[in-house]
Amino acid sequence: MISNNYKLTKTKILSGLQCHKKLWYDFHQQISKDNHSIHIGNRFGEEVKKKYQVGYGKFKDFTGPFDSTKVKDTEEAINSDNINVIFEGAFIYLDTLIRADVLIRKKNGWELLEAKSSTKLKSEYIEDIAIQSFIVKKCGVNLTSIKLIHINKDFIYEGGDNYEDLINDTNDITSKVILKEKEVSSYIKDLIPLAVEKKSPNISMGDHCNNPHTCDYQSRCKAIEPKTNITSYEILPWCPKKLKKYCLEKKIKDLQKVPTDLLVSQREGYVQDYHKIIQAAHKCNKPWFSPDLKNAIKEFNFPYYFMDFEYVNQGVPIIKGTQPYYRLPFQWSVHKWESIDKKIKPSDEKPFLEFDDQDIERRFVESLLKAVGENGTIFAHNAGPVEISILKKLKEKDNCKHLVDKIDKLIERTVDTQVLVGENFYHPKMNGKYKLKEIIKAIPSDVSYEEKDNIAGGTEAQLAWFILTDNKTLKNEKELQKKLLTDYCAKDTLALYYLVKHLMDSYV
DNA sequence: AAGCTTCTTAGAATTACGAG
DNA sequence: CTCGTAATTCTAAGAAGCTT
Repeated sequence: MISNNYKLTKTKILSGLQCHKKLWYDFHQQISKDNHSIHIGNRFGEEVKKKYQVGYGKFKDFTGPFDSTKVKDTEEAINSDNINVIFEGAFIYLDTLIRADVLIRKKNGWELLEAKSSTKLKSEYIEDIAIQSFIVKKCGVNLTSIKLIHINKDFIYEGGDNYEDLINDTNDITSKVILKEKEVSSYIKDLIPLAVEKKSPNISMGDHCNNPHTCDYQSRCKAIEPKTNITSYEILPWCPKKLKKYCLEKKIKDLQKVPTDLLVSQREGYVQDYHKIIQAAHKCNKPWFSPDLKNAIKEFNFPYYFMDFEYVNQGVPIIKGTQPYYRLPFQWSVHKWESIDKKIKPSDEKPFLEFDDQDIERRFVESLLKAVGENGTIFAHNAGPVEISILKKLKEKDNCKHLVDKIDKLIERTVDTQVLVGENFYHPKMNGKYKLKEIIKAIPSDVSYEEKDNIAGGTEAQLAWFILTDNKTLKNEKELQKKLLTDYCAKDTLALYYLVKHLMDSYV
């Protein structure tokens, strides 16, 4: 018996398993944000489809928005005697719709394959796939095996659209999934009532907000959280689990109520006892400067350069010689501060912004080297994991080998301002965060990240790259995205200037 | 989505020690 | 000397939190 009506989907069930309130919002006031992982997934999905379109016989592709004919057509394909592969087949059971990425006909039944654009099996996938297999089976399909398809991290793109080795489809998870299938019907029974529930469930924020997926409704939940004047111990960066446990047991929320001698966490890039310093700064509501800051500043040499990269994790690499999730730099911005009495200005070299030139990495470094000249301190925020590690990877590239010495010199001149701040500065307005966007809120500047319709962070810069390398994107949209990227990256380097200037001014 | 780095934790390996 | 148990130390894998 086939039904064409449904209330739930697999995605909605997963929402509900994470948080009932999230699902309630999905039902009643849904927002769906575009993000770069969706683009990675889509591009990987394309390659998966290409792979199974050859060598298996006839296939049917039901890709596209759901409509009621798809359930019937899927069933026909299953019952046919000549269709061997089905993409995006639709199945409904217990008011729940699922779409199966790939179904392959086997001797006595079908194999279900689910494509994920990660590089390995993750525990949450089992639940995800169990929902599908449960429903597919209940629709009368004999599923004989279940596999996960994921990205092979070691794949190197050699050009010519050859992605054969990108796809890893050797991960058989049949038995793991079967164990979970039993629970699916109770998930559905629990979650369906939320579709007609008038009021949103009363659930306060917590770890579930970002686990396993970042929830897009957090601003709504935050708005109705009870307001307090106290600063929670939870703002402490790298707050140790032990401390969390202790505070939970003692019912402590206020950072000031945490015994100071328990704040013992140490971390590279942060001053000794930085948790104690944070606590003290919030207690007296005053910024903290280390006594060593003066010496640190003495090490800097004019001209100062402020440097920022944007990179993209491609997922499916499109540049020859690159790997999945390899950090492909596609933009830099540099501001130059000649000397203390001069004004800050953009680098003489035009900022770099390219997307899919096969020689993008060489062009990126060559122009960057010109922009930062030979002398002077280069500042970059969180430079270690981003700018410096990207430059180190570039050194290994054939088309950049001739620049190795110059890249090394650049790296030597680079100062990580996140470490500089971590070791020397804290302001209560930073609220326990050391990212540039938080620090800038605490110091005088005319940089604001709060403007509407802007690129607000690195993930959105990555999204822009995907939009710009998508051949379906219209020209106007491309121009807009380029402008947004240019503004965003320059904003970061300018913010960097205000940060360094503030640290210097505090000692004049 | 990944990388990076530390912190946590489960399990293995080692040690200690009394009993047979 | 071996065995069983318990306590301790070591190690490796995973999680957490921060970045793009």
